[in-house]
Amino acid sequence: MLSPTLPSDAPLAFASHDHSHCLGDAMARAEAIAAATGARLTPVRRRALELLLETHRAMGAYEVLERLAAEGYGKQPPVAYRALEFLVDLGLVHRINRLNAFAACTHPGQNHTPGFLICRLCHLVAEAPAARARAALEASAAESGFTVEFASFEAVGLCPGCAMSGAAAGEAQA
Amino acid sequence: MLSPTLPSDAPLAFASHDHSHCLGDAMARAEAIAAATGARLTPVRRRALELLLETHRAMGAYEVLERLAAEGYGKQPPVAYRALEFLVDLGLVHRINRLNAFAACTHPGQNHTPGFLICRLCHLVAEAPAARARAALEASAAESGFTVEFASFEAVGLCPGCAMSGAAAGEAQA
DNA sequence: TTGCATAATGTTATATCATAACAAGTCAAG
DNA sequence: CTTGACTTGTTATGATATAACATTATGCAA
Repeated sequence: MLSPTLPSDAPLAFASHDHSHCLGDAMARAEAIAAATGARLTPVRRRALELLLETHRAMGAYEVLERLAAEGYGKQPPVAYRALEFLVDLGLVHRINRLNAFAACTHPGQNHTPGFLICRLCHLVAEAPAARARAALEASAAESGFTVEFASFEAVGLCPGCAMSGAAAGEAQA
Repeated sequence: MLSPTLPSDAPLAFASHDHSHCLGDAMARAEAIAAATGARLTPVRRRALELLLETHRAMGAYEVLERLAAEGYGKQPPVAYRALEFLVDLGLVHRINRLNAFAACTHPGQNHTPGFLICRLCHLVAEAPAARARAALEASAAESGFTVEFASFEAVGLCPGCAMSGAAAGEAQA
């Protein structure tokens, strides 16, 4: 479980935490989810997930591909795109449209509506609960008769760490 | 002004309206905004905006380029990307990340936080007010110390028209 | 009016992101 | 052990986006 000082759905990325635990935990949950749905978490797919879990950043498909290729897997784009698509379908990875990139889900299994908080300085990406934002958007949409089936929430700004050093450094851009 | 039966910030795209008026109105506001900021709404830029205003859909940069090139403007990608960037910077056009495409702003000048409602059948894009959604996301972000500077809200679903015909047609996909 | 500085437009070339189509290997069910 | 579904790999191409530079237009000061 998470640190008792944080709510269970708080964004992990910006908080200090036992990352090896966080990683192992996520892998375990991934295994469980894959098993439950009958999907096969093969070596490439597992490795792609591990790569994304190693950082709390978003990685481009070609960045993932490079790492996979270096470890002996296929060297062509579909190798990465297919693994990522599989993981996204299973809800283990999210696609960050704004970045054309992918980030491991930090709350897999939990039925969540993620909002992504993207730090423009350190490029860390955290997931914040966005259920309220979704409800608000749905209400707004409903007023014009629109039915929301899928919604994405992406914010760019400063994480706590960079806000502090940024203030100190006179707000330099990345 | 808009039809008196709609709130002034209601999504236009899905409502029947006098589109030539809507277009002329938007162009007039664009002129005003450009003049006010000292920015030059040159022929290519103006034409690019008109093209986007002609539909309530999002257009890819290359689609815009094709139209511009056909009218005697430059034939290379930067021509379209630059005009679009200019319009985005002025707040006259929004970029829809999910679609890698651009849509004319239907409420230029108004200081708004737009949420985009993208119909997956007819591809119409409407802007819904998303101030509440933004407030909710900001609150959620603040809990982890993250400062939101820019937020995007994009929803995919069914517009009123397609919801009706879709229901009749047994929910066929686009 | 001329001449300068700035901004806008256009070009070529290249970078980056993504998928179609097909061949070959894997694996569990019958 | 064979069949059928799936997975992995390939080649080739498509789609989106930007860097770098030449040329032309514009606004403004002298």
